[in-house]
Amino acid sequence: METKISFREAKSCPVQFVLAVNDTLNVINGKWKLPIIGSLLFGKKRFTEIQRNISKITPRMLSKELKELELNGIVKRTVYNTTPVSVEYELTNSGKSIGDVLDKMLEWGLQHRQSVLSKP
Amino acid sequence: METKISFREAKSCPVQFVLAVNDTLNVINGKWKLPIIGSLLFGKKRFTEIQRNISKITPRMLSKELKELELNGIVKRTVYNTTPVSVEYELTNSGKSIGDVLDKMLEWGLQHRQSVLSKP
DNA sequence: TATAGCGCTATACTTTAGTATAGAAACCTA
DNA sequence: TAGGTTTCTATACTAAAGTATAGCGCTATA
Repeated sequence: METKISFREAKSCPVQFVLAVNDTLNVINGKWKLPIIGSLLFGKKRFTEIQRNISKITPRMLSKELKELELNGIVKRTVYNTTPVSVEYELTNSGKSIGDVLDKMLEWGLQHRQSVLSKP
Repeated sequence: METKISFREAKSCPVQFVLAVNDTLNVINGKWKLPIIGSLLFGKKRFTEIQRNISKITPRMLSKELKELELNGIVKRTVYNTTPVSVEYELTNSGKSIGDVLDKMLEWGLQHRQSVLSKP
């Protein structure tokens, strides 16, 4: 079974293209993933720090989203047995590398906003 | 009022960063936007052509998503008064330029999948 | 005259995502 | 011993996204 697909293969096959781009989208989808990743791009953080960083997120959502991000290999969770226990979250290498993708999206977002504003 | 924000400004301000990246995400969010854009990256298409391209999309969804994409300045809709009327959809310049963003996402998606598979 | 294709819209429904609120288990401090 | 901090979990709810199904107005073709 062939699992490794090259960029060129994926780009020329609409199905593979959509699947691979969706992989990326799924990692950052939902209301809170982006703020969480954004917060962790500035360094490792503890649960409550992230919570304070992102006003209005409920602990239920933060916990749920962090779990998903961990499952997807974007975030690494480390428990220290201090008292009370402290937990640190940080981006994996994959997590850090998504920064480049976000930069591209940032760039396009700004550009697109300009082009929409200039011709209404 | 200052509306134009530079890449550097946005990158250094978490709030602006998340906002601008979200602009981009909103354009491609939902289950069907990506397949639709993907389909139009290969050239202009008619309603039924897109529908046939994307198996399982209902006309309700296709119509709704195309409207949103048009509103967001990604897709241009042209009506020809043939009989019966024919309608063509194509990507705007902004729509085409999102291709670069998708390529980045494709690249990361493939890379990430490899890194997840290699260390389970 | 019946059937089929085009480009949709309408209505009703189900599923998924997100919110609100409360509280538990562990320990520390006052 | 009461109250606070940390890192969550449980339950119940609302809102948003998506699906299923039917049909309309038009016209060309059989």
